[in-house]
Amino acid sequence: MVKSKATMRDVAQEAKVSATTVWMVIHNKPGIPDETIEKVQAAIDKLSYVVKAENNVSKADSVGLFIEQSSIPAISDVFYGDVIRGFQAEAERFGYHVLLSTFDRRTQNLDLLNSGIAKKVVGFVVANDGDITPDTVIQLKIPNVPVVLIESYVEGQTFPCILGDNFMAGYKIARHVLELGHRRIAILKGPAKYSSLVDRFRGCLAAMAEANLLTPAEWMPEPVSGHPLKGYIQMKEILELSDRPTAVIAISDKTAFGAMEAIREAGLSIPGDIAVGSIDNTMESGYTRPPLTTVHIPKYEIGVLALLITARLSRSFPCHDQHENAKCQQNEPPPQVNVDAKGALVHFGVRVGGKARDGEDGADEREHETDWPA
Amino acid sequence: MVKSKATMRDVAQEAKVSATTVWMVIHNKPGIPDETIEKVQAAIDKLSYVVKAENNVSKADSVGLFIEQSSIPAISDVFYGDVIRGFQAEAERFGYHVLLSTFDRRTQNLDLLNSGIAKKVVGFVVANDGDITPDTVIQLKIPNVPVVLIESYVEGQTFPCILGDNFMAGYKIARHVLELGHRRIAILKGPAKYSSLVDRFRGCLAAMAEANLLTPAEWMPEPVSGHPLKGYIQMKEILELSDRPTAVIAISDKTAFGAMEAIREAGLSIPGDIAVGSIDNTMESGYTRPPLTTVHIPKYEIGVLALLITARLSRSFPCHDQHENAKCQQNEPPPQVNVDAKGALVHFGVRVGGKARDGEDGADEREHETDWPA
DNA sequence: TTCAATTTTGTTTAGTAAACAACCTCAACG
DNA sequence: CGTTGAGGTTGTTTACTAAACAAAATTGAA
Repeated sequence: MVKSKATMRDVAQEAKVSATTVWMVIHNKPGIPDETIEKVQAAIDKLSYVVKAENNVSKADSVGLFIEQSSIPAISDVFYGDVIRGFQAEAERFGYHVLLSTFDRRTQNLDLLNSGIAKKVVGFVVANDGDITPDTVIQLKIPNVPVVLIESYVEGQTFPCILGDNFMAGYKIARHVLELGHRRIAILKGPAKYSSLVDRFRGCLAAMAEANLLTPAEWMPEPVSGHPLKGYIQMKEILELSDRPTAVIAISDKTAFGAMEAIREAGLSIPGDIAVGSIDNTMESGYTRPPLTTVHIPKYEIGVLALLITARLSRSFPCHDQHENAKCQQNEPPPQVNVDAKGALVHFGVRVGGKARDGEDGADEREHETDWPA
Repeated sequence: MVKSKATMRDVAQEAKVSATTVWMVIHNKPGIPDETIEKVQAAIDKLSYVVKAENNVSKADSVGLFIEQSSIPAISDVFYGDVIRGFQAEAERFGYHVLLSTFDRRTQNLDLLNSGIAKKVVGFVVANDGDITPDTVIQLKIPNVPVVLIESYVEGQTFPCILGDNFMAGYKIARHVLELGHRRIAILKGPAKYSSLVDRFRGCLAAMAEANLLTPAEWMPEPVSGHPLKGYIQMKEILELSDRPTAVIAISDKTAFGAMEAIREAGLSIPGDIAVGSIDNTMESGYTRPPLTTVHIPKYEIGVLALLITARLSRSFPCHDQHENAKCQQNEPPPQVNVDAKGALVHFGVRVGGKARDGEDGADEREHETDWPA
């Protein structure tokens, strides 16, 4: 009698264990000695039992990660690429799935995600480029599902958010440029809607003020809106002035790339005529000529923390004590994790990514290894 | 035959369950139906079995929390009191014990803690007052035991640290004072060794710079070292000037209290003659006359995060997936959690604790409820 | 009186039986 | 011809345990 297909119980019988044990082996549950595992594996092979297609994939909890459309391809984007890597790695550690989803302002596709699978989603993370408005974010508020922001905060609102220490980053790069002896320093700001870029700018101002310098307005040109290479335009503006700075601080690596383009185009040398410093320490910044001096923002770690905090705020957060944990997930209206955590930002430290020799804008000591393990 | 004392196995027999089950009932382990629990309880009562004294207390992992001697009584200290509350509450959630320990520079009692119980300690948190030097902190580095700093960071070193968003706090209070119309603003700095106070000061500078103001040096007096009421002394210095400011920003609530004392002593009114603003939003700040306008630092949440991050970095961190978790704790040299997490700071957002009416330094809307649940 | 052997007591590991739930099957019924 | 529902598979979870283990208490011989 040839049974069409072996079942879990057949395997159990063959291996002389219970069906439960077979199930546990298949699902890599702990508490099974290698010996037993081998026995079961052998039985599975012998009966050529095929594990049922993993419909259980959808069993794990998920965290939603929203990225605004404009920043796609975000996965390859220099900044969010690292963030997403960290986020995903940490999610795996927790056994969460990451539902990466782009957000389109026009179609307001938030609802889709919400209604469709929200039951399984234990938290949302919004990687904001500044274009996701407070109103949009507020829409996401679902009872008991925390919403965490990355690299942005909403004034007056009370979302937990994870950010680099942008203020300090701005301070550091300005300080670095000042220590090279520069006094005539321009700053290329970013659009006001990106709170992180505004903070960086303020950090620069603080360092300047500490050195008793007030930068004239024409050395801090406003960014043109909608243009993809803002840094280039802003730098051109500055180069047209009769009174030129000897150094320029770009608010992001991308801005710096544009600015360097403009400087080179004007036939000036970097850093001989105009030195350039910026913030981000993206991969690319190591490959410009000369390598860009840039303050490191720990993007990977931002991703890790974003998940960690989201998990902490979610009701399914694993506590140490199994008992407590069980309680969290079941009876009590669980330790009311607060969706409204008031203005909790999470920052990371900053460091100057490249050690520039005096008057030279070289960048070595760049570190791209992650600080936190996968 | 009267046995002198009932044992767990006797109870098991009486209740017609296994010893394991009795043990689980006693230790509140999950997965036992009420019915069985009652049965066991009845048996325990009947045989008047007494549960062995909880020597298992010391079984749980611990996290060390170091506070510098000078800040004791830290438990009642306005700032660290809240931090410790949050820390302790979160530790409980995780099933950790908190080993609160004061640190005495003279006796270097770190070693005591290290050798004594280090095996059970899964992490150290140092609530730094600025007097714990980098060297001291470096001593704490034990392989695989993470060290996390609270409200301080070590330049050039790579400890993870949890801080309030001091830069932003400074910016906010300065901004607030500026928006009240003040232009002649003094700033009472803190000692340079407290990195958090330095950051607050820089935040103030940024706001001033944005308003195109450079504060003269005599309005930013250095703090006298070693004096318990620095704010009072600094304010006196300013009041002796012929050219007085119309507002003063104190770097901490404590500084503000001293300053207010000095102002009152000079027969001037607050905020009529000189307005006062500060940072911390400690409990006391609500009870001065007039109530102090002060920027909230989420102290409780800092404590919570400090524990959370410490736990995350420790090898005993509970992962979601039981299997992964088991792995973490046993075989593999676990996911090398990085003691050297490079310059990871964790900041919290800030908000102005009191909404001052124009020209008035009243403070309402003060919120002392914790944002995160216990 | 000391120290190794033994027992007693509490704790952990590695399982299982039985209940459960989700899906499938197939026959009976409108 | 579709639908419905009883009964059977199959995978999953709950509630529980035997046996091994460890730590402390006890014994007992040197």
